[in-house]
Amino acid sequence: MRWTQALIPTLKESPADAEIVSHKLLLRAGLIRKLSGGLYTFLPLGFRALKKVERIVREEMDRAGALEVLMPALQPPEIWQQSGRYETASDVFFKVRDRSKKEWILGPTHEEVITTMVAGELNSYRQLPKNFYQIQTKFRDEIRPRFGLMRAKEFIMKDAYSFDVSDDAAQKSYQKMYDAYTRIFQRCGLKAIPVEADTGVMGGKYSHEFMVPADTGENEVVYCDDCNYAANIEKSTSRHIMHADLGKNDSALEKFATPGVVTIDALTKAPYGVAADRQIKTLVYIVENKPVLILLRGDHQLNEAKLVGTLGTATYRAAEAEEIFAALKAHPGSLGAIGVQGIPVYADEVLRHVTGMTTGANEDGFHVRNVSIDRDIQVKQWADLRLTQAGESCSHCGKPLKIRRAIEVGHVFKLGTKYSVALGANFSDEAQKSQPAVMGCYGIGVTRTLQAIIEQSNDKDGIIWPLSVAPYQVCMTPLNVANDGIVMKLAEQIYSELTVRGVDVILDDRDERPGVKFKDADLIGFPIRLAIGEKSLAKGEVEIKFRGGELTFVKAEEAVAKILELVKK
RNA sequence: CGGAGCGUAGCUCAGCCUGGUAGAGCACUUGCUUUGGGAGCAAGACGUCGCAGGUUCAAUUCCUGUCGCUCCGACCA
Repeated sequence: MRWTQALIPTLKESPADAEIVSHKLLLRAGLIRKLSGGLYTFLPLGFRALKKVERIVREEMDRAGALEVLMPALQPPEIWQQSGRYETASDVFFKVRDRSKKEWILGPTHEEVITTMVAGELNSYRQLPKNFYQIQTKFRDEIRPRFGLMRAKEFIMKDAYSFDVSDDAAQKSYQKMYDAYTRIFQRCGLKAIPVEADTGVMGGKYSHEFMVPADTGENEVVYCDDCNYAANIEKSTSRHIMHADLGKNDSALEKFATPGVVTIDALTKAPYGVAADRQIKTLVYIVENKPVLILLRGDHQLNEAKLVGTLGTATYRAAEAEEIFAALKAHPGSLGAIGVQGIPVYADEVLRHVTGMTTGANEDGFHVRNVSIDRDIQVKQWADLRLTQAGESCSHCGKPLKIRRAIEVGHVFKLGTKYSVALGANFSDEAQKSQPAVMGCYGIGVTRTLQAIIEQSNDKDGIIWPLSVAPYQVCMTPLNVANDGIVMKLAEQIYSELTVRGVDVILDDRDERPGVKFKDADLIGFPIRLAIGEKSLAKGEVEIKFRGGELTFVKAEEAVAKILELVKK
């Protein structure tokens, strides 16, 4: 490609609506342009990089034995009603109506479609296992699209769905995808780490997310350097050894006045001096229209993902002030679970057997000390409910846990039979018995992966593309483009030789000053730059430079061979 | 949806408080000079000041509404 024939609108300044470095660079390097919030056009250079990521994904999926298909983006709502997700997933739907006012859904994901297809086409255990995938645009009415391609209303996803005869077989399919994902991200030049994950609205029981560490990521990953434990904070656990540390306190309950004290923090101060980890925090939630109490240690936070798992429903919300008063006859800040009747109490594991705690008295302006939870509070269910905090002990090896932010680029799930049962994806086993297929589903955010690569690989001058996904691998920079000049003659000759040999090369034939060309090449981040200028050419040499690396000089006649060698690596 | 901020030239922004002539830099066009890390000079072109209503002799500026965008929270590849 000749630069003058391409469209590469680089920007010197960052557009005002880009916040994070990868978004700024996508715009500045002329890879994408915004149409509207969460909707982007891929310009020629951005589209080339995207296609390269897609190609890697496709090659690895094929290699793992998955079969590529293409499903409709437009879906009938009936299959969502059948799977039971029409209500639970409706917040993310973009809905459209046809001329007869019938409603359709722009697909946010395709479990329902693929399972419907499989229900019709796969009948025997002899046909399993099967894994189908597609690379396609998904539509999600995100609450808040942001950071360019990171969270968009419309994005390209690779989604795959496996069908197996048994849990054991499904586990093998899962492992294949897990391994394929590891290779995909490696080939994209990404450091992506698999972490244990919550299954969320997708349903299912077992899952890993592939996370790219980045301060701008929207997820938090809890990890242990010593034993390699890593999990999404929503899923993560830590050791809970509270009661053993504290000794026993059998003293009788004692109510005391705490006028104006409505926060954990205020109670830690004089004259009360109750450490946060000796307080019991009482939260009131409305779960399926009924109040529920949740008890946590004072210095802990509720992990709502775990709450959903414990309650077995996602229909919950924090209670309003009036609802709290109606239930407990006190306001937030003075709440407690002692003697509470008729309201189920869920308590965090950390509080098991604790004594000598302080909690609200359900009377504004009063707290109660010497609380022994086993003696004084009727707990309906103990569960791991708290958000893991950095420094807590790893539940596997006991070493301190760390937390860091990350971008989720892939997610693999074991789904079980939820969808196959609901949508009739059954097969006959050897005994001619009808069985639901055991499913797995596997997603990669292709457009997000592209941006994650940039987020992870850049410097002050711009993007640093890995060779595998760069829009062009080689950028030729002749410093004088006069047609009859020695520089351009050589450039044309090398360019045509490289092109003939299939090298992915762009020739910067613009009549610009060298500084402009170098700045643009660095900004876009072509991995290899071949500069041809009179200075070096006087010594019969051209210049090869890796993005971010050292300048090296090569004899002009060896340039093609050298580039071919570098590109092959 | 709750909270915060911003809409003026293709881009980055000033002007608005204190109403009266639409501005800078970059980009663009032409010419000359320059030519190894975002050149200089000169000339030029480019605006429904987001939209609607109100106040006023007069609104980019004040008021109301509305739409859009960005950030923080819930959602997720």
